[in-house]
Amino acid sequence: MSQLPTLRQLQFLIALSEHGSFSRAAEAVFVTQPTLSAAIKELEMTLGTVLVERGARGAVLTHAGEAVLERAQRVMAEAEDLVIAAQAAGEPLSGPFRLGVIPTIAPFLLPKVLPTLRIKHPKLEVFLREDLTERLFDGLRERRLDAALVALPYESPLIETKSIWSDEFLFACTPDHPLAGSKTLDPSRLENEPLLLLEDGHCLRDHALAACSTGTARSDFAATSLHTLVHMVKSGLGATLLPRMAVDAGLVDQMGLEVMPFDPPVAGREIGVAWRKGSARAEEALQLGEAIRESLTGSGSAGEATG
Amino acid sequence: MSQLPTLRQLQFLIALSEHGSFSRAAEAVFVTQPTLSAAIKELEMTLGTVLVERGARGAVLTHAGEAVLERAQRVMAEAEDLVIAAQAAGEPLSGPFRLGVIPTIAPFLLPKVLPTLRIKHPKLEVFLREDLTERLFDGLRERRLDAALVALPYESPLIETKSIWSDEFLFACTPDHPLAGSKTLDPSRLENEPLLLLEDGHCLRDHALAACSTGTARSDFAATSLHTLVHMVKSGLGATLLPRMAVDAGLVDQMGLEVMPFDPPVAGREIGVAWRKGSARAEEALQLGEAIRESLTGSGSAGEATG
DNA sequence: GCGAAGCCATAGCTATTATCTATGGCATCA
DNA sequence: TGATGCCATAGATAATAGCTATGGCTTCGC
Repeated sequence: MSQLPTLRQLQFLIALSEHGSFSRAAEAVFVTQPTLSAAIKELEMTLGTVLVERGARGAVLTHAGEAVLERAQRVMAEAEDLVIAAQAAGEPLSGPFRLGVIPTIAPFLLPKVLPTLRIKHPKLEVFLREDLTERLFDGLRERRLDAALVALPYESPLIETKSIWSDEFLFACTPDHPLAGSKTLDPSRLENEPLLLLEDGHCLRDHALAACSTGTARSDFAATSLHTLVHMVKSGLGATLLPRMAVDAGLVDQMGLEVMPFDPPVAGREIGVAWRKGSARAEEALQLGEAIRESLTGSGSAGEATG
Repeated sequence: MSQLPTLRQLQFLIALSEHGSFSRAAEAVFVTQPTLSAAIKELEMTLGTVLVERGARGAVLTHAGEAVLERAQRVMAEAEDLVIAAQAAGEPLSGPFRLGVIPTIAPFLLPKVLPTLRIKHPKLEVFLREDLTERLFDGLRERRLDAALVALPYESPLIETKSIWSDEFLFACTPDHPLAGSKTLDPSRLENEPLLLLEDGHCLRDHALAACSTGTARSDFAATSLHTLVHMVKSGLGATLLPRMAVDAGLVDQMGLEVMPFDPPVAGREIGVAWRKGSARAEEALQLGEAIRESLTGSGSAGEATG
């Protein structure tokens, strides 16, 4: 087998391509120009190909250089992943962990979960980012996030998910609403009932609509958050569906609204954890999901994971 | 950023996992046991994790070790690919090249193409493997092949293809066949005509059936090669479709068979080149396809690529 | 039990090589 | 036509990858 290049050499090549000059690239990787020069030469030697065109005004990669660069970047990324995976495997749920959460989960789940997490995994440093599912998934794919808490199902390429919690939908309306007063509610009674929902982009909107296929969304009003949504309900603009998690967290306390569950089979959404396929922290993402489930069960809320 | 491990260290770890003992692994990579021992220790140091459980009867990877191993293998494979890609980019179409060809193409295309290829790319060493499409694609995926010549369309995961040639189908029958004697043939006249075809697994069988949707395959007889197929036609067992490439190569010479083209739009199959997605020699596979197309055009045969 | 054998770790030395400083040649540009 | 900026080369040095020799620790077989 032919001799392999060094990760160091690949790193140098990447720096060279980024800075377009031996001297500046050398500076960027904290070595002197002759060092980088020699390393690139050595790399060209082991590969048997000229990778760089040296000119008086800097260096440009040859065609072969571009081809090697592309793969070098992959190799380096994989190697860095390996380091992260090793640390994660050696001591799971420790160190910085970038977690994305959708806005219809974050304000209700996190206050309950983070304190427990802090106690159980004191070395874990959770960096939170709140955003819509698709943007969180972009973050996972681009390695800006390690995991995300989202509502399932939500298919997306290169993303893997695992459900950790079932979040039941509750019907919320003003006391003078025709459906007010009942203990439980049959979804069919929502027929032609105009529902207030979150604005487009929030997956809760779609899941709520899917949960009661008979209901229709009011197209003239949409809320930007669950908090504004309940205020709109209170002002008499219509009824809505709320996740039990939000209600349990006190979303409608002292609002004077009627809140009632649906008849079984209960409609709802799955809350799950998501990670990039092949991520170095995939295992940790699963463990985090498990930890969150446990912390929810421990504090005695409703819900049960399915898969 | 944390320090990266060395490719050498990863190679040692892989050897260690394969041999289950420091001493034997060291032997396998041609270093002494203390060298490998120190390297693994250094690797554990940079990763901050114990990767190996040392016992009196050998060494076993820890959980973290297994996780790292998996990624180490990926990194090494990528690095080796980089070397190959560099050589390929530096001097395309040179060195050993493992080419798969399906049986209905190989005997007719290769005698025409290989001599030209040898002249145009004298440093290229083509290693041929003849097999059915699916097995060739397996070979591509498992990196046992660099490219394959197959009939398209043929979808398969992780495989990319490019058409290089159109191979028209011709109708072949005995002189006493009802359809014998015509200059060209309308496909609809094959209705209820029992056709002799290759046995299952040959894509030519499927493509021929697709080409004349009206014809039906004789289910009691199937041939194992185009040569036996024409002999079966000659013995009066039925008519068949043959690729023009095979006819041009003399498949039915001195057989006393009638061979006629179809009316336009002419039915046929696309011959193309296939390679593994992301292969280090993807570019060369394309160039090889181009070279084959040129060599076919140069020798003045029929056909034209579409894309 | 008690050597023998096998395994890994350590110590000390050596060869290699990665890197540095100093310098030279060669373009480009004011 | 210097001045400037760029890369290559030379020589010295520090870092390290590798080797030999050896020791401690199990695990067998007797």
